[in-house]
Amino acid sequence: MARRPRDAEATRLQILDAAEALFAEHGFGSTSLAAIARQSDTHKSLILHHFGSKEDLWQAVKERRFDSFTREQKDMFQRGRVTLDEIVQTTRAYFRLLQGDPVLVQLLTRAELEKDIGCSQYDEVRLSAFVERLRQAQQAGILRPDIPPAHLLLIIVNVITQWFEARAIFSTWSELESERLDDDFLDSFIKLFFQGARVPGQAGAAP
Amino acid sequence: MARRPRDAEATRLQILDAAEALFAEHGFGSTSLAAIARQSDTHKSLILHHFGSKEDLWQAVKERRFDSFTREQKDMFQRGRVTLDEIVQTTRAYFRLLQGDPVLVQLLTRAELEKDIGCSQYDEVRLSAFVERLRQAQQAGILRPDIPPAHLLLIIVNVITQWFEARAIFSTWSELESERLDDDFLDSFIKLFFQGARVPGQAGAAP
DNA sequence: CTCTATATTTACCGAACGGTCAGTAAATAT
DNA sequence: ATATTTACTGACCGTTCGGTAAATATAGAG
Repeated sequence: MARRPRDAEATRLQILDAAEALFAEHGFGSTSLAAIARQSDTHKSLILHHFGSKEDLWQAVKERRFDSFTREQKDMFQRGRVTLDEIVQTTRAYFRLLQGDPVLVQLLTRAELEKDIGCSQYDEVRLSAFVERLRQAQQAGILRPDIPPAHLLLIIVNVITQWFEARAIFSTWSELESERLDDDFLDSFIKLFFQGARVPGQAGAAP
Repeated sequence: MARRPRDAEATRLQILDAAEALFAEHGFGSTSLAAIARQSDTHKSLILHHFGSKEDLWQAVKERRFDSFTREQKDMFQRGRVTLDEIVQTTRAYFRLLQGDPVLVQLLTRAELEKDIGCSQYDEVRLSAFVERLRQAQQAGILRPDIPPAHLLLIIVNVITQWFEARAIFSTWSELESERLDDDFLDSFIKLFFQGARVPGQAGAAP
């Protein structure tokens, strides 16, 4: 059998790519080293040579992805001035980011389920810039000041994250038939987030 | 060694309970029949005798839990009149339900990750009653009519679900230090959902 | 009391698991 | 030219995997 070209970096990448796809799709426990070797067109021993153990490989997969995710998001969250419109645009950008990267969503979910502590540090780093901008928007009188900015952030992030986590499930609902499934929901959420669900001036005690 | 009492139903229950806990905590692939036998104080062969296969056991675990979850929720969503306050109460009740049942949240998440189609049918059944009440609230002029009721529902459910899915992660944030972590967030969300994030009468084009 | 159905137990299976290891070959340093 | 390092290979290890078959015990029906 023809030998692999001797290129450690390329091999590591092939393995990481294959492992990421399989771990995201089937989960850690349901993914075997043999399957990763097959998909990456390498060898089981090569995986262990480069990454030490299956557990360490999983860690490496998460780190690579969350690193780049964190970087992208810090950039995204720091762009623009502090105006209502810019905040809407940032929300849209976050939506687009997850929309275009289903594997990332799966990986995030699996990391959450494992209560991966390292993951929580990433989260604080990547989101703190947005929290800060929301706080500034409150000080500028653009957003209501009586909700902690971290809560505002979490409402945005939670709605969007859960939308893509569970999309496969409610995309079959008859209620939601639409060719703009994602976009319609995003528009609804933005409308609601900034303007609220109540009919203005309507009777009824403020909840 | 003392023999088990010959009680099929009790044995099935013991196995289901143990399997539910382990599957929720570690996932399907990372849970072995041996571990389930150990935790349920039965035998591996008993599991296969009563449930056929590991896959079938996982299915049985999900069905049992989602069945009762669906029933509870249909009740919850049909109670009360159609008023703003009742809708707030229902939202709070849903929050309390997930708050009191971390295993359920984990199980739901894992079912989502597997794109379990059966799970989506449960979802449509359990949530349709709430969608209907939201629609009535719109017709009664209580909620704004220009957002599809299914979207309103999904915003509520997504925020709450994701809050408990990822709680372990952002509960460590310095931003959120609080002894009423859950309750504070719920209050913020309800405020925002019904009143919006914008300062009323503020300049800036509606998004 | 006996028979029967089946819950429970033990023993066992082949396959697949994660991981080790000795050996080969290519690049790099000396 | 030679020594050292290291990417790579394939054979191999002990364990655990999900699942099967047969033996055993027991509750309930006749």
